[in-house]
Amino acid sequence: MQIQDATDFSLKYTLESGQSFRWNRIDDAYYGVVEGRILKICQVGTTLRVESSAAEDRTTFIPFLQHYLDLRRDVPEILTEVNNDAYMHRTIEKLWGMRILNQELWETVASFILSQNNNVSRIRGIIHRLSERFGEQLTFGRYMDYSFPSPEALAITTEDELLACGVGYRASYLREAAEAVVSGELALTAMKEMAYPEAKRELMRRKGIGEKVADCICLFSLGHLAALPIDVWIKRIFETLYLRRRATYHEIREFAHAYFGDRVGYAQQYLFHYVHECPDWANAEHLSLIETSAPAAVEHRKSTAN
DNA sequence: TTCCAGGAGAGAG
DNA sequence: CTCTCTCATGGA
Repeated sequence: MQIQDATDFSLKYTLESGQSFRWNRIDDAYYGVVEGRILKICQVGTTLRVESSAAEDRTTFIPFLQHYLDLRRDVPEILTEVNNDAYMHRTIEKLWGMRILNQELWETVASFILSQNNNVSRIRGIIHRLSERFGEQLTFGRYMDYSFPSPEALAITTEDELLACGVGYRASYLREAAEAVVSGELALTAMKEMAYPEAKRELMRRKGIGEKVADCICLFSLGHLAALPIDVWIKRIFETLYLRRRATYHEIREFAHAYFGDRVGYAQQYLFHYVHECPDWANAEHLSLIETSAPAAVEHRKSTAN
């Protein structure tokens, strides 16, 4: 199946920017597990060639893909809105077409519970082992993978089984979240109807979900573009490039929302992925090499805010 | 060997 | 409210 009009879209940056932990690139194609089937996606220009391990009905599959990849959103308009300074200009130029996925809610909740105090490659390994152990096997040609474990499957595991997958001290967080979904105490379907503040507050009632993980779930699954996950990288970027001093999470949040507006989540994702592609970028010694209009832009925004 | 990673909970002040 | 300590794990 094909999607012909994927304009202003980059499959590579969308799938490699740390939002999803389930995609693998083999040659020029991406293989991943999405909601119980293996997908193979290949981008040539503005055309996406998509194959599925399942029998798909075109009338539902195409809209499903468009939603998952956020293809129907006017991303150029958002990027124009957040293109406030030379730093953002550089990230947008480099990562043009990167979009924020709309991923399945339970998988996103569980994945980002596992993400705390952890790194992307380890998170990917843990999720793979959990899926191998508690998910269902899927095949597509020679490619094999496993569906993400259901809440029911994870709710009845033992701590030792989870530890064997490498989840570490997050084992109880994961299992308790799964139990809460099974019992209905954590109502995922209802959460999809909630506004951002309500959804975030509900998520943060769970042990192991703090403000940052809740924002990741709100942004990467629920489509709340006002969500701003502040991890150590984003904190470093705002302290180094924008505020130019040590700052609390609260100060960064206040500044970023005022500076980038109500779709700050997109700006955040461009900054996050850019600094991973260019690790020296936010270092103080490199800062002098890219001296730009950013501080002036900050002052301008402040002075015109009122 | 120590440090770090898409942090959060618990306790102290 | 902010600071600090701890948590399991593996790669650098």
